[in-house]
Parts: sequence; C-alpha cells; structure tokens
Amino acid sequence: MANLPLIEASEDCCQSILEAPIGEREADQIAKGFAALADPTRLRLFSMIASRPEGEVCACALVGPMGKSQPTVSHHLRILHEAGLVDRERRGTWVWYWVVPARLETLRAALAPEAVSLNASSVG
Amino acid sequence: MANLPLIEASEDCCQSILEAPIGEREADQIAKGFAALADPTRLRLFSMIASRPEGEVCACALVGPMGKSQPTVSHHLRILHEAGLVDRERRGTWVWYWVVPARLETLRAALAPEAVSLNASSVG
DNA sequence: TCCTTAAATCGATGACTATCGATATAGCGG
DNA sequence: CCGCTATATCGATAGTCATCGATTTAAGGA
Repeated sequence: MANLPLIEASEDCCQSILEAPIGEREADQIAKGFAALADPTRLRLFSMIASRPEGEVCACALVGPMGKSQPTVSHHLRILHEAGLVDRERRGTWVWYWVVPARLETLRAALAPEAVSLNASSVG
Repeated sequence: MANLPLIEASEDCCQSILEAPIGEREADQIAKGFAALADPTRLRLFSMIASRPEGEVCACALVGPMGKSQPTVSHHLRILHEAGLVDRERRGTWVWYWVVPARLETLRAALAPEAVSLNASSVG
C-alpha cells in the first residue's frame, strides 16, 4: 500500500490553459502539479529520476547528490508522489522511484498552444 | 519603465529536465517559473490573459471574474510579470497585459521529452 | 535476537505567501 | 485645480512550507 498517487493523472485529457479560461477545479488540479515542481530541490530530484536510462532510481542514490539531509529528500519525494508525478516501490531495504508519464504530460499539455484534435483534417 | 520582466525568457534554449539532471542554477530558474503558475488564482489569471483572441487584456477585465480583491489581483499580476510570463503596458488609465510566449515555451519545453534537433533527419 | 542500513515520520523553527483594507500613485475630464 | 477611476503599494495577519535533528519503522544478515 501507500503506492497510490493521491492525484489522478488526468481528469480531462490534454487540456490547455491557453485556449479558454480554465475553471477553479481545473486550476486547483494543475496548480498542484506545478507547485510540486516549483521548488528547486524538488525539480532537481524529479530531473534525476526522469533522466535515468533505466527509468527508475533507488532513493539511496538521490540523497547524496542533493546536498540536503535525508529527511528533506524524503519529504520532497513524498510531495512529488502525492502530486502524482512519481510512483514508487519498496524492494527489500530500498525504495525505487520512477516518473508517471501521464501526469507529466498533463502538465506539459496545459502549457501547449492547443490540444490536437484527432478528428480534424490536417489540410483544409 | 517598470515594464521589463525581471527574468530573461531563456538562458539556454529549449532545455528539458528529462534528458539529464539539471543544475542548481537551471533549477532555480525553472522553479521560479513554475512557482508563478503554482497558485490557482494566478493560473486562472494567466489563462484569462493567454486565451484572449486579441492577445492582450485590460487588467480592469480581470478583477471582476476572479472573485478576489483588486489588490490581490494586482499582486498576482505582478508575480506573473516578475516571473517573465506576462508583459504589460499602461494605456491611459488602464494597464494591458499579454503573455510572453518565449518564457512560456521555456517552461513547456522543460517538461518535454527532448529538445528536437533541427539537424536530425526526420526519416531514418 | 541483535546489529546495520534505508527510509519515513515527528517536532520545531524560520521563511515565505495569499489575502485584504487602507492608502498612494497615475491619468483623464471638466 | 478638483474630482473620478484604475492600478499599485503598504502593513498586517493567518496559513503554508523548506529544512533539519531526533526518532521510528522496515528489512536483511549474522
């Protein structure tokens, strides 16, 4: 247990904030995601997780390079997890982390000019 | 004066945080951008500015729909401006706001899988 | 069972922030 | 010069958050 992200990856797929004014619900949802990425330490942690070729990383490999205490790193990993940006799994003594692509894509798409419609013809 | 964004739109074009672990400087820079979008009220404000077909909007049109006091809205607009996400101009009694696309693209690109190389051939 | 290591939680603290009422600044019209 | 309107700033307050030391929980090995 304790492995379920507390925020769903998407409640309305591929929505942009640039096309029309977003509502309060949607704003809360997206703002929570950006808040998770709004701290430099957390952003570097997320970058270290995301950039692993294996797609996952042991938490033990994250404490040293961050220059922060173990409780602080654990705290930030928890926030990333609660924001739905990473998932985790205990393997023996260690805990491994990896990125949740869908949630990341939701945030990226929010800043993208438009949600591409698959029904629209590409040539007029 | 007072119209210059305090953060440059890009210091290293099109950089992703997913390819390699980012440094502290870059993390500070990007985190500041996300911090500006990490508040629901601010995100809705930004969305209202960005979604205008005219590309700009009078601040007077933003206070009412937000359900917040005028000083609060002004405060949030200032933070968006300091983060380099919007620019503004006084026109008579009113102040108009618009999005700074380059800064927005910087943040979006940070969450994108890779910076597309224009030299790479599109077909193998 | 005891020791070691890894990770999470607890409690405290200092810093930051969202919010608002009151006030100040800026421009327009008479 | 005097109001009127729009916007920004100020000061205060309540809430949130990043950080760390100390402690607890969890798992493995001897």
